[in-house]
Amino acid sequence: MSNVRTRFAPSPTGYLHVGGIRTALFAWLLARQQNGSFILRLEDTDKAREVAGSDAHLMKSLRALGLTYDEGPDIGGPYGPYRQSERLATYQEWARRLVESGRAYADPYTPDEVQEFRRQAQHEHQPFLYRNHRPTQPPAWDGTQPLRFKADPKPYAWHDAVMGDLHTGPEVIDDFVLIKSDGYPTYNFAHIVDDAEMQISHIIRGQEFLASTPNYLNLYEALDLIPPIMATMPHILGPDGKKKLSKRDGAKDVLDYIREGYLPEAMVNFIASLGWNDGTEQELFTIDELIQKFSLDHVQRSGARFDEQRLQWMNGAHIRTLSLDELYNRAQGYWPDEAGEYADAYKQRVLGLVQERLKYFAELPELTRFFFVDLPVNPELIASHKQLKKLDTSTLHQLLQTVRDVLNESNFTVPDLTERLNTLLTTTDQKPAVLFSLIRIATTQAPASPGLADSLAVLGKERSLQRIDNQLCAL
RNA sequence: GGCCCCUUCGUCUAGCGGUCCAGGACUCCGGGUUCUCAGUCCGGCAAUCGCGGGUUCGAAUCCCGCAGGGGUCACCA
Repeated sequence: MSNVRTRFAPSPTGYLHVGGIRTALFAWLLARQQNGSFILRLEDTDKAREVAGSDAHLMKSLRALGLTYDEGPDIGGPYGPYRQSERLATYQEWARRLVESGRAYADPYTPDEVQEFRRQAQHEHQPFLYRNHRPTQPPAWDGTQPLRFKADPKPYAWHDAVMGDLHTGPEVIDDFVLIKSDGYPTYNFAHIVDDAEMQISHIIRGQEFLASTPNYLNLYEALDLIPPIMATMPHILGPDGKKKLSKRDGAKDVLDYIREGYLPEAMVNFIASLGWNDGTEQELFTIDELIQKFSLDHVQRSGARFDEQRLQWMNGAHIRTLSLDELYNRAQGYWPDEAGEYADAYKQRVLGLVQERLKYFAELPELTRFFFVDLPVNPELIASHKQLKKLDTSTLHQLLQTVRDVLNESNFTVPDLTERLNTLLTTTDQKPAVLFSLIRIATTQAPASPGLADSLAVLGKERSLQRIDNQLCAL
């Protein structure tokens, strides 16, 4: 075990989308690579915004992607509890220390009064700074007022593992709230206390916290703490490429992707590739490769747009690397209803035929339904076929009857079928586009299917001939 | 408005002073794979590296301005 300890610290206010999960992923990769620990901490200090059940949903999402944590609310650990609402006494104690050292004071204003200060600042096109209104004789803190940090404004220069060297002037330092009037700590205070108590070595978080980092540095000083390594991730942008990806604008729950049959390793590969690369031309990575090759200093500083098309491609590519057994296991639950009765061996053969064209498992029913159920003859398939529609019915009938007679002699193995189909091409003097299309339509009644000989072999002789007979009757 | 961050093909990106009139991938377009859809293989379109100045023999790469985009300025995280 190294002393690398990273954490993912979401607030339970809803589901996790691709943007949120990436912060978790990078923290997880770093911990795994350095043989460290990855901690899940729930930041549930805002009762108003909390969404019931979202804590469980969050944990489920992490597990679904394989981002297992070593310490967390549901599994405990040496620095628990890992739910901030259960750590109130700790924050009180640290707050008390700041009060005693004169670095925290009770906020005497009403919310309306503070709001008025803010409006005034906005009116003057100035940034709002509470410390401009810092009371000279604040009342004793009795817990009913917000407790504010007494900041020590000064310039800061610090290093960010992703963004590089950063610096700001004293004008950004302010007296922010440590403890709210309801007794809960703010994020600004709680995360610093917890990261210290939990021995966190690297803070990996989104860009929205960049502006408040100098304030955190000021608080670290007041608490006599050494700040962890900071790594600021750029935002993932929505499809429009402007705003950061957000639930409001329809960002999908990562669990929805899993439900649609995206592979966890493909999701992880894709999410990692938004803003990270290993400096080579490699695009596809296994989880182990990501753990091995990940590095914060190869993380992009600019935002990346979420492109679902690329995700589909990547998922398909991962699907194609799976062994048939493995693929079969993963595809459980995605079969069309009609497949229920069929034997594993049959379904596995079907799966083998569609493996190279699957993009995600939810496509399985439309791709394979005809292997399990006899679809009604669809005249549209011939009527809309560019070659077949030119032929008259009796020609088609005659052609298909010939096919039926020949296939009746076949043992329906792929080599034998291939051989006979090829011979039919010459004996009927038809182009593949005509002959094979006709057979394919007759035997599948589907607009698309895997290769003809393969499909026929899997369907079997009896069923194939029966379907040809059905087509003959309909002609 | 103040402060901060960002800026290479439509998109994800490689690039860290010369090997780049910029490479890969997705998408798109053509062709092969004796039918379809997909996959796969081959080929193609596509960024004068946001703009303008410098530094240098030489800049996508360093410096300075400018512009555009984003973030932040909550008793939300």
